[in-house]
Amino acid sequence: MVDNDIVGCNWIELPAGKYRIRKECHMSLAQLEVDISWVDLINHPAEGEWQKIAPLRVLSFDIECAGRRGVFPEPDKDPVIQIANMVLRQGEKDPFIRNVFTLGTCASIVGSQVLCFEKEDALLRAWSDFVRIIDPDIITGYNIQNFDLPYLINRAQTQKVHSFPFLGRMRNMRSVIRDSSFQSKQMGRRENKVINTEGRVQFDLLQVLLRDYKLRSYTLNAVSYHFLQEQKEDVQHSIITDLQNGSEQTRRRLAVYCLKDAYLPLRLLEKLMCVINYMEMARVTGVPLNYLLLRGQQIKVVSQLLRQAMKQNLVMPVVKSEGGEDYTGATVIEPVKGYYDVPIATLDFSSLYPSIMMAHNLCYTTLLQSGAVDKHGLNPEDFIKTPTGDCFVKSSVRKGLLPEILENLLSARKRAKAELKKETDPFKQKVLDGRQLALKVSANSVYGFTGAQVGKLPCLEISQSVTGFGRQMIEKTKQLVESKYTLANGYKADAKVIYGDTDSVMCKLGVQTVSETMELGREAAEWVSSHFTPPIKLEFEKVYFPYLLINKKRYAGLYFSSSANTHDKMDCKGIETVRRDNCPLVANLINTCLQKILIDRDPMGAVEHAKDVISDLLCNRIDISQLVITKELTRTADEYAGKQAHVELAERMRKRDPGSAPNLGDRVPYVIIGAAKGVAAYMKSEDPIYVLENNIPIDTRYYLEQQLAKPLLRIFEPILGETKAESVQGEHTRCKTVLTSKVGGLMAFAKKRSTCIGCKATLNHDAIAEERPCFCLSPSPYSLLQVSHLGSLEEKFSRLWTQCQRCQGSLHEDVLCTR
DNA sequence: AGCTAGGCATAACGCGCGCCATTGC
DNA sequence: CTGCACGAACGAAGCAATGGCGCGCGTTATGCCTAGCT
Repeated sequence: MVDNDIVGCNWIELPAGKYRIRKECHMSLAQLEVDISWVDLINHPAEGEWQKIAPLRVLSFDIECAGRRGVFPEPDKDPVIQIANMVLRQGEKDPFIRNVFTLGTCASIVGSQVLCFEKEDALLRAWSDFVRIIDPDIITGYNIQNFDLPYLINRAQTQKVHSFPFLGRMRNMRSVIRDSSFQSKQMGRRENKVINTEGRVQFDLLQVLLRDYKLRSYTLNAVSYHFLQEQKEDVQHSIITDLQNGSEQTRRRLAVYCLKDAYLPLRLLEKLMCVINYMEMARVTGVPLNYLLLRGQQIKVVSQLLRQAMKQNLVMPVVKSEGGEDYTGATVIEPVKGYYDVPIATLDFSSLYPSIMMAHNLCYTTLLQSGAVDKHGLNPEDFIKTPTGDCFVKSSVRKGLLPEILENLLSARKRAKAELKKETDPFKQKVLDGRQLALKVSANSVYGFTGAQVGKLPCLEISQSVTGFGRQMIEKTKQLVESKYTLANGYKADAKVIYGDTDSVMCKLGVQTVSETMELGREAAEWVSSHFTPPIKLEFEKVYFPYLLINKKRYAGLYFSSSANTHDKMDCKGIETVRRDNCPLVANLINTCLQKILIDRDPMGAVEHAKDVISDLLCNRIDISQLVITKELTRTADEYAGKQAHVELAERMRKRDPGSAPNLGDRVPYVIIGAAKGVAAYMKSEDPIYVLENNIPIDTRYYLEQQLAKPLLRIFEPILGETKAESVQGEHTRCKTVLTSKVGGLMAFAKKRSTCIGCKATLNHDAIAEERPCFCLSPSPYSLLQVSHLGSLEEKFSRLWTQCQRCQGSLHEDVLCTR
């Protein structure tokens, strides 16, 4: 063992020789044996070319049970009717799926199967046999990890199907259910069930979506609508028994329903290119595929660090991690708020933190401990001092591991980008794009890893120095731009940095057209870059025109990048349109208003539209789905310090029905219902379904005053001016008082309000006797009177609608019309 | 005896603080 | 070899910032009672 003289406190060099792995490591390696074979296949293709591996077999399955969701039926009762259905995809036949899985594989639907047995134990036996026979590489479905698989294993246990829980590829390795809890700042706390299926990667689509996409709702229905613009039909568990006990036809219908639930995850997997992107990530970071769904960011960096350390014959030290105080992060330049009707250039440091670490050779192995300078008699030109006062040797003395990792990642990213440019096949383009994105993410999380104080190898000297350099650089950039681009230096106007966050500055350069701004922006970026150590580089990225700057981390603007003539998109950051904790009504309204203001340049039109929407709201013409607010349940009820609407509702729902209540980590949807004045908001939250079923009135005043008013004011004020914006508010208020008094008057007479199914307008009871109580085109408003039958009618309607949907051919399954 | 002002209690309101969810980079 | 009890270890990217909301606290408004004055 050689003491590492200059640097790297705990890093030791390993003399050549063979080493035995400690027993416990060996154990875990044995468990990972099959995963490692995956790594070999996926992670180490020959340089620069795609490796051909065997076609992947992907199994998607879903079960339906008549029991209440999540509640296991009593074991001694007659078997619940279950259908386990699966869709298997493999082979190379169907062009529809041809392009799904790359890396030399393609797949297609070759068979689908619905298992339907009289006896539950026979069903379970057949299912597990089926899995073993078709031998899938990847098992997918929706929430299979926490519901379907555990449910099946538990049922098998109850039904004494002893051959069942061997779902992996290792003989005699029993699949068991383990509870695990995963906590990270990124994802919050999640409680999961883990079932070992050695050699088969469980690729639960729900988990993928939770990690990669920020959605308002994660039900399969919402997700498939979001990505495929296609609804799935829900089968009420209450009617499953009837369908199963009915005729051939009804059973077939049930089977088709269920089959679709197995298809959807597959189609989503394909559309979102999950497998490809995850394989790219696994390749780049060198971790098994299933780690990407089961573990956090740290393991990826550790894996890369170990790879790099191995090359230099180093082993990684074990350090005790203890929580310390937070360190200072990045600077956000104080925004000069307002509406800018001139082009605003945005200059960005590309990969700021990775490039800082590379430029200054920041690494565990280059950090100089206090006193090391004297001890080793280093010359001042051998090391640098960071803004936080820490010292690191230059790469001429020793090159750090982290810069090397980052260099690999970024150069690989550059290669991927170059290949992307050469590639003509749009599908391969997407693959390469996924690859370069994965590399970027990996590069960024290296910095985060050094700052993770509850981690494997925290090193605040590095992370603090990185953010310190970053702070200096953004200040310097601002200063440079504002000092060069002035009237005095012969430019058209004094440039002004109006905003900046971490690695970007927004500059008002004073030129009037987008193309001039682009030109000047490019020049400025190049000039500023020359003041910094390579590979640090400031890049011109885009022009915003016009630009609405509301606050720190909150702005909107038209985004010009590819062309100076047409905008690429409307970019909204931090505003209600992109936030998930308000209702869609607010998001849509703000979005439309912004479009009218920024694209159509019609602020008064925006105001008119806002007024229309508000009057719709107050007249109850807004669909309830537009008023649903969702918030995540991030901890258990007793861990919350204060009272909150979604937490209180979750508790109330638990008392009502423990099976359907939201769990830890779920997003709780709710609406605010009417109540006496002065009642706190957390008392007024209610489950939207419950509201619909019981026809409970919505608190429209709350939605106007607490949801719409402030965001609207925020976007209108900078454009219309304070007084004008307030006058808009004034008109709204007048409008509101008139209308609410009307509604209030009605409510004094009737506690339950009737609403027209067609137009959702509130109906006066006297008016129902008239010929046309409301102004919609609904043919039979009198059906209102049969409120008690409404539920069954709606059910019939939804069934009919489903049939129609089928006849339209919007489903890929064969048409099932019982006419 | 009736009216009024003052004092006290309570409701109402505004404000600052901390918690929480969420986003930006 | 299996089952059980016990203990150790495992493992979790970062900070900056906004805005909504509950809650406590202080101030103000209101209402009621009573004493004093006419």
